Amino acid sequence: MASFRQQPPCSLSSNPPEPAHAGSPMEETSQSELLAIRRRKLDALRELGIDPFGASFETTDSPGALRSGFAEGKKVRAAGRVTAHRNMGKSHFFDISDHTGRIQVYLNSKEVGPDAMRVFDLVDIGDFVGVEGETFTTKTGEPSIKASSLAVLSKSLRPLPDKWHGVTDTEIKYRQRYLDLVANPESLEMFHKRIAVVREIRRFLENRGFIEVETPMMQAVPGGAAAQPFKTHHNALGVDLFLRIAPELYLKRLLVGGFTKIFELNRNFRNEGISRRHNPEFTMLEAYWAYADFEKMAALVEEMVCHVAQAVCGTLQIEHKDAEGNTLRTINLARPWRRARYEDLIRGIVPDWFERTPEQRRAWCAENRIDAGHCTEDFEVTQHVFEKLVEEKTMDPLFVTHCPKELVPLAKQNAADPRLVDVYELVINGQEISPGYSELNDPVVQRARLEHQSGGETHKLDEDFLTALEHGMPPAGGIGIGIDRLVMMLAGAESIRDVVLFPHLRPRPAAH
RNA sequence: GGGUUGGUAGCUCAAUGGUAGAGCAGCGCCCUUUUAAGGCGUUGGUUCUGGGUUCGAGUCCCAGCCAACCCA
Repeated sequence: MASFRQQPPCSLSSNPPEPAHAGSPMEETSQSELLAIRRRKLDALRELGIDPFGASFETTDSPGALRSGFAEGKKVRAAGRVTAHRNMGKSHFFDISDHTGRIQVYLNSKEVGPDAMRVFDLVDIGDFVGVEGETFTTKTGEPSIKASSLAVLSKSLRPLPDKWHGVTDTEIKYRQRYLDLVANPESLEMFHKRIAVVREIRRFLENRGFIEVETPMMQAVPGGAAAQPFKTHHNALGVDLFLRIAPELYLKRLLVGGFTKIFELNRNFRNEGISRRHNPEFTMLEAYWAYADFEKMAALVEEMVCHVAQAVCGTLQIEHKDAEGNTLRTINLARPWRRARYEDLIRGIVPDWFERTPEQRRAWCAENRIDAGHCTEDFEVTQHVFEKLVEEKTMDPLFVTHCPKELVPLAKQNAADPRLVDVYELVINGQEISPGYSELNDPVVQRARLEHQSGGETHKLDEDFLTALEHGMPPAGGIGIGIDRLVMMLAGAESIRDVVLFPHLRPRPAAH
């Protein structure tokens, strides 16, 4: 854009002194030269007596609000990043943007005068500016602000990515998310959706009398799930601590302490693989409801997800589209959600599965190209078949009930069938989104299960938790919901990295 | 951890083993209602890194780094 030129040395001759290097040739625009040009403009602004990293600026409206609730002839003040510039000679149009959207600013060199134009000539795409002026609509119908004054609020020393193509390089998208947010509106929209999901979950639970609590993220004994923890160290205490893999055991202590409806919505950490569906830190909702059971929790989750979908997406029919806009799948969240017993779902694949011997089951897997080689126990073979042939193919919500107790060792045993536990596993979008339990509150059974799970390593036993249970925990329903996966489902993201602002990547030495 | 694909200008992308290009951004000029503004001109490269093959490598081979996807 021709107007974003450096101060021409001759035109400034009667004005404040030029920057020492303002007249240097600019025939190069490699990265270093692009940076040098902007630094020269920075110096030139200072020569004009302007602080390029200005002070506070009172605004009346955000760019997005000005545009969506546009009113003609209003005196306004707005600030934002310059994201586009169209120069018509003496008329300049530029957009200022923030997370709320963009608004066009019209600047006429005759009207604002030569001093303001000298400043404006030093403004680049990427700079933060504040404008004051009156709203009007242009010939082409664009809501605009006719600027009467312009303030440089922050000079950008690096060029923004291409405004039309945005950023496609995943390294930049994920490592420099701020550029993704500035350059790719669909990314910004994705995170607005995520923010709305989290907000609506809190609103829903609080409206039903649940209280949000905060429990330790650093734990001496990482419990509540089966996963590898991250290890850290407390210097003053001289003890190793672990980042939590789940808040469960602390939330249950709060049930012991008399809370009846609580939730925690925050990060868990698992020191395991990174993939399309796994980030080492992920956001989890856990909620506990005293005197309830897993059936009540299932109803709660069903209501909650529908509330969130309606509030965030405006519909219960969630469409997932590919890059070309073709619909990949539609997820129907309309209630009531399907419920099915675990064994019935397996029988739906292989009718006589449970009549077969373990060897015959493995043989079936081999014949049907289900790789069960890593499974050591027979129930794991069954579970693998479940994951591959039921879970991954289930798009609409499905509550899987009556799961075998081997799969969920911390849940309460079913009263009618001791092989089963009172839990549900909610599957949507081919992924397990949420488990719900009738929580185990028998301290003797709990101790036996935890001892078995720890494999005799007593340091992995959370004795303090067991002591708490011995003081008495009310029967309760509990749920967990993987928020990242829920957002993926609602927003149609194919990778968890697209719904986590700063996903973990392999650290890379800074390139600059 | 294994396999596949990719890494070229600030960004988005080209380039049979034979002089590394385009659009946008940048820089210079023209233009008083544009919106991917337009017109004319112009700059910009350690082709991810390190080896090798070749008269000659962005391109072929080997190793490494990073990423995406698939598998475990």
